Amino acid sequence: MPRAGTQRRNEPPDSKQRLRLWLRLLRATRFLEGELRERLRVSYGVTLPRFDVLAALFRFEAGMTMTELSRLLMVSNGNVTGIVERLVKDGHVMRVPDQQDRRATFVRLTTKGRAFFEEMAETHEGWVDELLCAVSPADTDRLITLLERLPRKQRSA
Amino acid sequence: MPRAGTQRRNEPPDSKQRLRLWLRLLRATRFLEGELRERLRVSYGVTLPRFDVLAALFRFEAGMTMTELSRLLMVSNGNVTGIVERLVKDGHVMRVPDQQDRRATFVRLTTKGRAFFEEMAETHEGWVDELLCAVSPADTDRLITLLERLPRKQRSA
DNA sequence: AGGGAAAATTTCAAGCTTGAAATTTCATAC
DNA sequence: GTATGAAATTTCAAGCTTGAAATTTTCCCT
Repeated sequence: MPRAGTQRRNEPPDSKQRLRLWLRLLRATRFLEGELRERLRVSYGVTLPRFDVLAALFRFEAGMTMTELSRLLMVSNGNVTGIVERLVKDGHVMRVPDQQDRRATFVRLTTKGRAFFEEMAETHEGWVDELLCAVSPADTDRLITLLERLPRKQRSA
Repeated sequence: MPRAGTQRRNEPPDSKQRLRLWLRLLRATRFLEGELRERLRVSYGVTLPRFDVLAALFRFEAGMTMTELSRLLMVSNGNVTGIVERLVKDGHVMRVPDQQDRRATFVRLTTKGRAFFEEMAETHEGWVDELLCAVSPADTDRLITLLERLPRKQRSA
C-alpha cells in the first residue's frame, strides 16, 4: 500500500472504515430480516420473533429457561415473557416449572409446535440459501470466520 | 447427537452453511445494536432510531423526504412518521413542505439538531471503532467487500 | 440458623415497528 | 379536461422491545 507525503489521503482512518463496516452490516441484516419476516408472515402467518423462539426450542429439545432463551436470542428478559405468552396461547410451547430451582421455568415445544416448526424449517433454510446465493461457499466460510472475531456478549460484569 | 450411517458428515450442504452465516450476522448485529443503543441512551438520552434519523439528515444537508428516509433506513414509512414527529417535538428537526410536489415533505435538521448530532458523532464513531477493534483494517475491507455482495432492496417490482 | 446479595421471572409504561387502510396530490392516457 | 392509477404521507391496531421496578426463590457468609 503506497502512501506518499506526510498526510494520509486515500486511506480513511481505521475508525471511518469500521464505521462503514457497521453500516453495511446493519443494512444487510435489516434487508434479510425484513425479507424473512415478510415471507414467514405470508406463508405461515408467524412473526419473526416467534419463529426465532421456536427455532431455539427445536434445537434444545430438553427445553430452555426464560433466561437462557433471552441470552441466546439477545433480547431482554421481559421481551421473552411476552413472546412465550403468545406462543403458549397458540399451543406451540408449554411452560414446565423447574423442580430443582423454583425461580426458573422451562419452556418446551409442544407436539403441535414441533410439527409447526418442522413444517417451516426447510422452507426457511431455502429462503436464506436463496437470499445469500450471491455469496460463494468459500466466501461464506470466510465471512463466518471474520464475524466470529466480533465481540460477544459479556457473561457477567 | 451422534448420527452414524448413510449421511454426509464433514461437509455441510451450502444451504446449512449459509444458514449459519445468517445466524452469525444476526447475532453480531444484535450485539452491536444493543451496545450502541445502551451507550447512546446513557450518554445522550437519545434512542437509536432517532440517532439514525439525525445521522441521515446530517449526511443529506439539503433535507430528505419521508420516503427517502424510510428507504435509506430500511424501515416502514409509518415508522418514520412517528420518529420524525418526536424529533420535531424535541426541536431537532423540522418539516419543510416541498413546493414542487405538494404531496411530499422535506425533513431537515434544525440548528439545535445539527449541534446535537455533532456532539454525538465523534463519540459514536469511537464506540464503533472500539467494538470492532478485533477486526483488522484489512479484514474490515474484506468484510465490506463481501457484504456488498449481499442482495439489496429492490427499487420496484 | 439468619440475613443480605444475587438470580429468575413478571409487570408495566414508553417507545418502536409493521402492514393495511385512508387521504391528498400528481401523472398520464384518452 | 377528466378519469384512472400511482405516489407521498398519515393514521391506527397489534405486536415487539426495552429498561426499570417488583416478586419470589436461592445462594452464601458469618
